Amino acid sequence: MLTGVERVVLHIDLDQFIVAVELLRHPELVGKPVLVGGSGDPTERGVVAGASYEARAQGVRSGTPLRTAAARCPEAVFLPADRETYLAASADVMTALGELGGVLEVIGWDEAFMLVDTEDPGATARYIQRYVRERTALNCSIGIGDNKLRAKLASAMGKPAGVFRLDVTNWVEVMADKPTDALQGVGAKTAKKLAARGIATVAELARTPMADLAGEFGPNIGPWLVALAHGYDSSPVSDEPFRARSHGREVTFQRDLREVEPMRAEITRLSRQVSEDLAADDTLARRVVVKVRDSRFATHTHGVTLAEPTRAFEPIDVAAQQALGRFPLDRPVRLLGVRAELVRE
DNA sequence: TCTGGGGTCCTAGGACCC
DNA sequence: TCTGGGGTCCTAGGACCC
Repeated sequence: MLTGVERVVLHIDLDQFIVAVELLRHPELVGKPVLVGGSGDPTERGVVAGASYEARAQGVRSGTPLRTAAARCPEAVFLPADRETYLAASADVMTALGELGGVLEVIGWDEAFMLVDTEDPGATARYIQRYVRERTALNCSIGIGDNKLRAKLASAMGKPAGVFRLDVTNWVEVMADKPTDALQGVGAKTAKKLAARGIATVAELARTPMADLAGEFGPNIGPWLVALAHGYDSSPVSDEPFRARSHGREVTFQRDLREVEPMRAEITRLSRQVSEDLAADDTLARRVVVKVRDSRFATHTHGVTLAEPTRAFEPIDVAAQQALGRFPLDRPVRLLGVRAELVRE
């Protein structure tokens, strides 16, 4: 039978990426509950960045506080997060994907979209999985869709190491009864607001008149939520090189800071790191924003626009100290951050 | 459960301009 | 002398994602 060539969007998503990279150098941990995050000490402040499937079975996932993880999964092996190693592994994966010829859009350490023309999307996906495994020893799941939204939802349904297709033909069957936060773009807050209106499932959201949501969610986001529930997404797969809009550094203290002097010293340290990040990215800051989270977890920001764009440490530190001075600092401080907003273009 | 660190995008409200 | 309306920019906050 002649089927012809069709254009599909693939979403390629590495399986338990951070843990998988760690298992390559700790093969003795394969099959065990492994948790990666923070300094690797579960008594410290921090959250799980990567959880093996064995640990997930115990109710621990990415974002779980390390202390909670240790309580739920006492036999887990805790490892410190090692950003540089994951970045290098990610670069290997994306290089391999780039050799395959589709339009490749990298959207994170461990995921990418690829636009391909193929007679057999399933076979193409299987081929990509084998290629990535041979090149990097890492497994991935692949979603096949008729747009990015559907492809991305599909890859999660293929896990682990599988392929799943989600398009206009099976959208309703697959998605209708799922909770609204199964859609990416709908998080906990939005799901709760929708639930308060009696909208719990994707099907219920899909049949909500767009105008009903414009008041609470805004004239753009309200209608967009309804479109999501239909699986609509017109955003293109783009291989334009990624240009960051900001670079920042932040730190959560193991013990809250109460004195201003150590806060000023931390802001200086963070400003220096940001300045180095700007140099590494060959880019300039136009504005510096300081973030303060207090002991009650209330988070606020203040910013200072620079007199002229720069990547030099001194003016960034001066601006950040000035921004810090605008906070009352009347409670112990849990987190400080410095972020540079970059000159566009 | 006591909540990281890296980001992106959207919105509301005020300033400012014509 | 009690004051319109539209456009745009800036700032802080919020929601979301991995």
